[in-house]
Amino acid sequence: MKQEAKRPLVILTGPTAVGKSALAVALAKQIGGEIISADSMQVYRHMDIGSAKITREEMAGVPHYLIDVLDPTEEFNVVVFQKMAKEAMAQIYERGHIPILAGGTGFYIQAVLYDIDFTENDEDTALRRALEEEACRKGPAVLYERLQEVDPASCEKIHRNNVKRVIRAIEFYEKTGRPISEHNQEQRERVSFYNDAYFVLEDDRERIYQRIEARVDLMLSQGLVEEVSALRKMGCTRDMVSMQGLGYKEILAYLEGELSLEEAVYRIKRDTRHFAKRQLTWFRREKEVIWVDKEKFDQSSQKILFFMQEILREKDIILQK
RNA sequence: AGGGGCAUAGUUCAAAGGUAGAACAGUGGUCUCCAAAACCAUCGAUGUGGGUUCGAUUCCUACUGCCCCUG
Repeated sequence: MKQEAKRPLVILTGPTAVGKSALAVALAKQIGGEIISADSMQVYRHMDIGSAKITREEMAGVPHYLIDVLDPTEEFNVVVFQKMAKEAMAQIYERGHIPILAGGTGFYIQAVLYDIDFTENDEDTALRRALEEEACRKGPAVLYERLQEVDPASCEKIHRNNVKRVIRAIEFYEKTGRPISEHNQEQRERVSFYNDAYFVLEDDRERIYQRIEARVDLMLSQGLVEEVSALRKMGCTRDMVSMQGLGYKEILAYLEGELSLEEAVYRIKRDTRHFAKRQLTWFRREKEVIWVDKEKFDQSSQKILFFMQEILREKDIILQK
């Protein structure tokens, strides 16, 4: 059977606060694209300020998917994201448009781009919760030793302190009878499922950090505390995925009287800087990325857009002129 | 102006007449179902000039800077 041509996919990512959202809208307008948000917090309703969610006006008529589709009490993870993103893409293709995956969560982008297989597990999380509890009670070393018996290869890769990963590896083994190390090895060999252009927007580190600080200050003046306070009244608690977002967990702690506002703000800024750094580390590891350094384009989005379009033509993602 | 105190990493704080520790920041990395999460690694300092001493960053001294008190 003849292999069908790969479908086009534009990815636009980069560290938090570099200016992805605005650029994505501008690009979408020029190439007839529609935007799928690859962001673990903007999916949630009522979480606008802290997630730096794009506004209606900023969308400028460009369709956006995966924004405001879940309640903060609902669970969200890569698998859910992958499913929703694929659905959105199907719709976009049907209309003959180009999907633009825009957002800062590298893991989510990876899941879509390589069409990573997560289906070996059902959605039952009882085992995971039991393991978590066990780790709490008996200490993490016990679980690590158990993993050593069933999947020594994973033990070599996973640090013993990384309880989350150890638990996941055990869970995977228990549910499938195979070591996760084997599964990961297979998945790693995957190549892109699409005819894609993977843009990573970058800027001078110091500049990114300054923008982060300014943005956090802005969030506060826009009413971040009130937003979190309202979420709290809606019944949001810190164990929810949504409340682990930067800005949310700290303000929640402040509202519970555990932190001063000053300390909370300090932590939000610090942890957001750390986050931006980790994002960059992630993208450096991705092989096929196209780095777009704002400094090299004189901070001009016009120049950046021009450059991106050229690449898209080369790759036949948009028509040659 | 007089008296006292303090000067150690980017910051906050340890220690010591012989190898100066930590936390946080910074930097690099891991990641295939909590990823705005979790985890790992790593760079980096005794204010300046004299003196005592085998050896001073530590003791003495002058200078400089900062803080407190008195006027």
